[in-house]
Amino acid sequence: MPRGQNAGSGASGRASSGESTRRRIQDAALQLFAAKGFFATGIREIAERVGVTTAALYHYMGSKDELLIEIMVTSMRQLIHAAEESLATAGEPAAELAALVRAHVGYHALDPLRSMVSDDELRAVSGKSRAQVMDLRDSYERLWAAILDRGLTSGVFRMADAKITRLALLEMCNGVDRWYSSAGPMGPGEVADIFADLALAMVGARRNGRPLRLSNLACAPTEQIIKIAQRALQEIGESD
Amino acid sequence: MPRGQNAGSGASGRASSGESTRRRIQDAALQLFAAKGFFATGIREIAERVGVTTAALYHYMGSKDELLIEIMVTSMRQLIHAAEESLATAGEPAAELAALVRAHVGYHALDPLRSMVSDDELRAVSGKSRAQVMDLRDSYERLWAAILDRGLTSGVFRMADAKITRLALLEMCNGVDRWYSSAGPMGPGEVADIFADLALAMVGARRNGRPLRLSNLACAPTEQIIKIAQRALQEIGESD
Amino acid sequence: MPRGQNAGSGASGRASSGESTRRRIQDAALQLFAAKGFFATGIREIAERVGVTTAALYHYMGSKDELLIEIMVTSMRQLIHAAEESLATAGEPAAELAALVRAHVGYHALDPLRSMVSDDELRAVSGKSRAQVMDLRDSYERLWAAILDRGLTSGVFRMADAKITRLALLEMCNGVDRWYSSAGPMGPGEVADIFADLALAMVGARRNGRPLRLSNLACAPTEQIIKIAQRALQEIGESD
Amino acid sequence: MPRGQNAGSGASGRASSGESTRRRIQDAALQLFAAKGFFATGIREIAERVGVTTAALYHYMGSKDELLIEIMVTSMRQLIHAAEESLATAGEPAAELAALVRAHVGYHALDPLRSMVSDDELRAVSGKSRAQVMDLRDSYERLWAAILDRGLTSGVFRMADAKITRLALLEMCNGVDRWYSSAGPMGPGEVADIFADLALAMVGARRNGRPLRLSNLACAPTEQIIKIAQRALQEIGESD
DNA sequence: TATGAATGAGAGTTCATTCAT
DNA sequence: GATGAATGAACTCTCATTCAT
Repeated sequence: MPRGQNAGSGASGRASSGESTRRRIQDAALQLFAAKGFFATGIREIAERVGVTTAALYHYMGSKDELLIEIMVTSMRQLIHAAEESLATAGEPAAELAALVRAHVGYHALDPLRSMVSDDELRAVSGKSRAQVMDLRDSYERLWAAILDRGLTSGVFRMADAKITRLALLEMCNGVDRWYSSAGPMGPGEVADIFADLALAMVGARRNGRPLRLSNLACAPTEQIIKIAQRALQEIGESD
Repeated sequence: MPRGQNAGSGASGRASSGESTRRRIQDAALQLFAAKGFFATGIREIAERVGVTTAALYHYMGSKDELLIEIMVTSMRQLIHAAEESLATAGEPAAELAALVRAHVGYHALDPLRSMVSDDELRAVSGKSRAQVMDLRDSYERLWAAILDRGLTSGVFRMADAKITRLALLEMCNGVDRWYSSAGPMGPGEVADIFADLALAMVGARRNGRPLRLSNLACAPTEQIIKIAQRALQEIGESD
Repeated sequence: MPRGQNAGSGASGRASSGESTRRRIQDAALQLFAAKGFFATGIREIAERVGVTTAALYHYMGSKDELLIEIMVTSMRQLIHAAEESLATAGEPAAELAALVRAHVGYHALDPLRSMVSDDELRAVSGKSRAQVMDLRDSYERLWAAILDRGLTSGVFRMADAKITRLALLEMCNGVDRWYSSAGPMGPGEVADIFADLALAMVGARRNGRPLRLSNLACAPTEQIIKIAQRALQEIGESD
Repeated sequence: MPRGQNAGSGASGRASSGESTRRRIQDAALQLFAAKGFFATGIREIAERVGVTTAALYHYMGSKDELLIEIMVTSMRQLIHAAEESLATAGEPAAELAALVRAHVGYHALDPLRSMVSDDELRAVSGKSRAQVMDLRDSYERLWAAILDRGLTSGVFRMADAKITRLALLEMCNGVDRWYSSAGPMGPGEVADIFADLALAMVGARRNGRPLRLSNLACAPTEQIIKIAQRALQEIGESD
């Protein structure tokens, strides 16, 4: 039962030497951006890690900025994709919230480096790419807001303040990429499930006066959610 | 009932012109580091914002790095100080958790810029200063771990995994500085109280089979907690 | 009566695809060197304009430098060739000067781009190619010096300073490529004739106390001079 | 009777060390741009020649481009200034033409390097600075056009084509900076006077049926014209 | 023929920092 | 205290060119 880290970032095969170099550059950038931050990372380091000259880098990328932008746009698209697929397995607000949290946490645990860059380096992006990324982020957060809303309206959730709860939830779930390690004792699925319960508690989810927990809900098994997150990591950004 | 932002960062009064310049440099650095990140901030920008030459900066600081280190060390000390004072007002695990959360959130909402830098720029620090900051952070997190432990042992808390819950709690509370604005509808105290309830739900705090909420606990009034956080922001780092 | 610009630079017909590619590269280089200067022109631009890769360029040229050298050597040879053919139609100093000026101006107006590069980019050439081009230029200027000399000796010309007049004449005639456009109201022949009269005035050409003008001289008709310049543009540099 | 080259470019005194460095940078740039062209000149060369690091260059200039722009704008202003002062000494078209030619040639001979850069590097300038320089150039050329016009209208000049004659005149006079050397046998004033006669011949200047020469005109003595050009070189661009 | 991949050198520019005045 | 001058190192990026395929 392997739970490979960086599932979406590893070079996936032989392919042409050029394609694999491109992939290795993206991987190196991802790792360095995650470890040191975008501005603290020099293109010389990226080149060094890949084993090429800085000039060669420019066969595969437009600029250092574009390298970052591609990571961020791809990540957001993947995350949204995973969220939508996960949501399709749920039928009511509590299950939907669980689906969203599990997809989010699963994705972040499967590729924490990518998620860290995506979460933390928005300020390094400017111009219209920034707007593009912010649009994607906004539309993603709207998914969360909609579900909290539905849960409130239907009386399943009970929160002091929906907006603050949403922000707290998102920060809590984003935080996973800061501490999760595939070398630790838990797999992405286990963490995702625990977080689903935390989220349900935070929104005061209950049915018939009883607190709702993940185990009470009709929702997809853990493996399916993780598979959805894994597929999202692989399917998007391969070509574009 | 003012709830001034940056309570701890403003120039505090008379003092010599030199002292106020030093303070203004620290403030400018804080704001720029928070807005753009440490590496993306140039000392020219800091100097410009203060209205001095870059050379003059070096009368008031050792180096750009030290400017950051001072922010981080001071912040961690202030946070620990606030936590300890807040904890002194609580008598049992649930109240202690609430105290910790409220102090933490209050502090982050009172000075979000400082908190952002402190939370996000650890990787820009190296050498023995890094160890110093990490030690402070560790000892702070140990406060949280200890309380979760006590709550579990005494049967007040019910968690699937104490470590993961602690990490989730911390990330959730740290996240406040990313979205809180003093211009928004809520004051630091209100947010702190809501977060206390979220935390109690996350740890499954209960007494006599009933979920515990902030209002059920014997603990300090909101204003007192905020005052503790404010005093922490002011008392430490004035001289050092 | 077409007066096609760039008479000497256009692809001239069938030939192998390779030959035409070579020609198109030379043309693109000529245009870009003329428009932006040698150093400001990148081989990427040349390749782009031709529609090949930069690597493919090197099947047709030795180096960027050689591309320039070939333009300059060819141009000088063509100009000298045109001058000699034109001089052969004249019998005495005044007619010779007219012949030289008309050939020079006709050539520059027929292919201003080529002439601009040839006139302005000498400093981009170094090594023994530079010497070669300078030798050609010197021998060309000697033609002018000799005629001025003959005119002075025979009393047809009257100048304050022969050397300065020669330099003034040459710069005036070279300047044509900076402003002439085939889209303007005048053809190369008309401009050439006007310049011949300007030159005769500058050298104080006179016979029997009367200023000599082009219309007073026994010399080739305009069309013949232009044809000579056109042929020079086509005949040389096709293979080399 | 000194006829110092680069009259306007030499460091003029002690002043602060910084000011003299600024001047030396501008001089080095001028010389290199003239010798090798703007694009072929590296800022490392400029720095080397001045004896500072490239970083120090940026205390005194905004960018390499601005270095060029300043040269061009200053030169055009100086030239226009000299032209206007010179024209003020003349009373009728022939004398005006002589004044214009002598000021132009005098200026170009006094500072050939500056003039070369100004004449040849326009294509290296882009953006609104390009428009600014082109405006200055246009207004300068309008001075010439106006005088040719007056001469034609008053019947003093007789030209086949006024526009072509103007272009021929300008190119001839601009050309001076390509060959003039202060080390040669003639001073700026002597060349200027010879060129004035060439120009009068080119426009067919005559009075009472007799060709007009400089010696027939009521106009300023040579030394005065040269002094005007020298002053123009010194007065403008010192501060701005 | 033509290409994609790669390179070494160098481009202009900015960095944090020092120091004599 | 404060400045202007200066630095060495580093920055991102582009250059003309080569070569195996």
